[in-house]
Amino acid sequence: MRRMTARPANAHQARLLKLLRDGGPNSRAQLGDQIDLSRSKLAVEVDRLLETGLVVADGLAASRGGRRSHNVRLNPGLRFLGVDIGATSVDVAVTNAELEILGHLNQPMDVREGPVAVFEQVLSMAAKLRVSGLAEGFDGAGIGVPGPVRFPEGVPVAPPIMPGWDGFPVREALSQELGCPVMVDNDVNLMAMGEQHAGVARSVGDFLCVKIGTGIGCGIVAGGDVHRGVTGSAGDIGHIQAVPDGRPCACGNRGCLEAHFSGAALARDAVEAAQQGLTVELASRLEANGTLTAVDVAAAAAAGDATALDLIREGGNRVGQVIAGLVSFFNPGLVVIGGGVTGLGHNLLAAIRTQVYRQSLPLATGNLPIVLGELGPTAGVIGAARLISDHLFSPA
Amino acid sequence: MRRMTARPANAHQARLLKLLRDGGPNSRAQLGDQIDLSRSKLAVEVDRLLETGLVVADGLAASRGGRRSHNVRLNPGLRFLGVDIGATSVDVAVTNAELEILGHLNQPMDVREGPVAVFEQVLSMAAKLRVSGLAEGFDGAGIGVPGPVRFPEGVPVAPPIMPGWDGFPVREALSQELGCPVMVDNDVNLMAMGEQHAGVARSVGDFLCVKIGTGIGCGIVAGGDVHRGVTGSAGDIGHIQAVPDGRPCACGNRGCLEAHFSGAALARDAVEAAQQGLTVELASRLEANGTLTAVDVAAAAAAGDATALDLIREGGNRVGQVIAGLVSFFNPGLVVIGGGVTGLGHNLLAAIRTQVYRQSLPLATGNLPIVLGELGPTAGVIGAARLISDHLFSPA
DNA sequence: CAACTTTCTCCACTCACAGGACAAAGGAGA
DNA sequence: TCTCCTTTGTCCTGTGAGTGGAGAAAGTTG
Repeated sequence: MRRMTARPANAHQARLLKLLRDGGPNSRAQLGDQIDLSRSKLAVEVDRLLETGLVVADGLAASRGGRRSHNVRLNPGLRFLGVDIGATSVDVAVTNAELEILGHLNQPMDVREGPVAVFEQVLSMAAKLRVSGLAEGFDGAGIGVPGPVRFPEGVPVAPPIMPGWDGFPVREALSQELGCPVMVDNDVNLMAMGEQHAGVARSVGDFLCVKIGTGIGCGIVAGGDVHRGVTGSAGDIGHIQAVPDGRPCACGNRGCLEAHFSGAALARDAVEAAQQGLTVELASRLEANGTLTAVDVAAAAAAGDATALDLIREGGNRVGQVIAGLVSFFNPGLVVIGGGVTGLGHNLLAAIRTQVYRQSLPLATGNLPIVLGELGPTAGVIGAARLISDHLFSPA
Repeated sequence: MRRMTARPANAHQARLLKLLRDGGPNSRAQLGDQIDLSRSKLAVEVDRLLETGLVVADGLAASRGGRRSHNVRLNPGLRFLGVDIGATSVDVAVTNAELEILGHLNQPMDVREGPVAVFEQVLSMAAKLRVSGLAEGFDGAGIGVPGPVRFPEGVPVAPPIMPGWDGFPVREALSQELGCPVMVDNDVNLMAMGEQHAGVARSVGDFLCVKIGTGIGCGIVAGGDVHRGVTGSAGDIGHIQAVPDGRPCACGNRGCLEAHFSGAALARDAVEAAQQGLTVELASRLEANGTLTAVDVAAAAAAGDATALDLIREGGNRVGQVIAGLVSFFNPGLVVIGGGVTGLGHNLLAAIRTQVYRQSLPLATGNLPIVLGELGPTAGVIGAARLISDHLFSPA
């Protein structure tokens, strides 16, 4: 199949494409109710979209008491690739133009191996999805990396946990390999966009999305748009001081949030506790696997292990304290907690909520839901697909 | 003089009005260079603006090598009122449509006396400016209050330091009294808008404006627009925890930033130090005036008093620590420090800078100026005038 | 005084868009 | 089955937005 190259010619067409993406197949009449255009003008624009091939006819809809309408929908052959590169694993998914996931792969990987090795793996995963019949090529790809990105160019800048990527032209390189347009963003921002598109943050204009994985980051959505900051490092809350004169952090300071709570810190603390003989539960798991992760801590807590519970609570308190400050500052309408450690579930959430509701002003917390993300590991790839579709569904 | 009631009829006219406001009198030709419109269309819109009276002819400009151009400018008779209500004083100013201050009054006042008493004072100050020949009436007014505001309605909500104002219809009441459109906002947001319009933040799209007066607040500008949060309480950083288990705060928590550093906290600490005999300088001032303010501390520090210097440094460290967190989170392109305590000047700034540059990530601080506000006490009233002019210079 | 520049106005043409008339297609009751 | 009503989609015309060029008006420079 030949790939689509067309782009919307004007703002109306862009609007229509996004309505069809977010609302599925629809008739001209119903589209007219959602857009400020006359029936005649709308028909013209729809016809033009049909000519480009971005949109196709989709049969007759059921009658609503009169003549049946001719539905249109986004070309069902369109394929987006969503890539979410984490610190220790990579997710690759294929979606259709409505951003529904058609296939999804996840593989462990070390981002420190550098862009060349990682891209090799990403491309082979993409190829696997392609030969499985889900796609014959891609119309666009979005990719998230665990560090700051100079957004317009799609280039990582000074990423602490992936030094080899500094300045690597991710967008350009991937675009050449895949032969389609590519957009690059921070993985946390993509998670926020994912939850905004299809998760708990639907229809919320101002929210924070805190991702607790190997590290900690925060996606900021203000007025419906992601706030990236002047150098693309906005949301980098892992190195906010959480404990005065606290633990030394890899960044050179002391007491950083990340040094006290994150997937990595939690695992380290769990091993320590097990070795000190504080917890049989964790000790036996340590003996069995040779190492511990957040998953072990979650399981131990679920089994009633007091030490594991304490670790989670203490961590939640730290994160909650920082989030409380951010809530006072930003006054969001929603806080989403996501990332690898969401397996810690309700215990973590409870600790965070306690801190935020206690420390922030009532006006800011009065009607502030603090919830777990809904999409889990798919948030990132959905956000990636959303990123590229937002780009392609805008006038050229 | 009859007041203007016209508003721009479309986005082009709005754009032109703002160009004339920010750039002063100008010719059609030069306006055409700054706006994406053909000469002919532009001429039509300018003519329509001339008809409304918002814009007037302003004679011939000097030749630029050819025919001399007919300048136009905003009607020089337009008058905006800018009101900045602080915790302990009120500023009222009159500006022209180009937001130049024509007259400015400042009076002490206690905001806790409630809206009725305060408005009486504001109106009498406005009347004083009016009879002095600066204005015969106002075309619009902007007003800042020291607390959260439900922006669309112009109503303060749950303001901690001015409980009597909760729910008072400031916008409606003042609009009735003055007989002109009124917009209401948080005083810190207006300070940010002031510095953005005419101060250090010109041409910066993302910045923070920290106002340290009786309390502490932070104006947030993202993508050129003020971020107010979902309940209008964004930027309320005075109650972020700065010291774990620190001093008790009026809000009920402990260790809030405001409890450790602000105009009020600094004065209290200075009195304490004087009474403990730690500083001759401050003690003699205390004896002379019966009380101490931030101004006394600044003077003592300037005179070389070590205790005063310590107070300033310690306070700057506290604020700096909080700002460091906000910088990591928001990644601004500029941080402006303003408010009553800017008299503390370079000592304060040095302490803040030290903390931010040490604690935030290099990528976020690499090219981040941290400077004092340029406009001093006029920032608020200029911001207020800017607020109402932005409103009136938008299509109705 | 001639040649060149810049500014401003006028006019013709194109395109975007609204809104109404009308045809096509269906439903529901008599 | 027929009639009336509803909904959908198309066609056509009128209006206003906007461009671009021609040319007049007003300067400067040599």
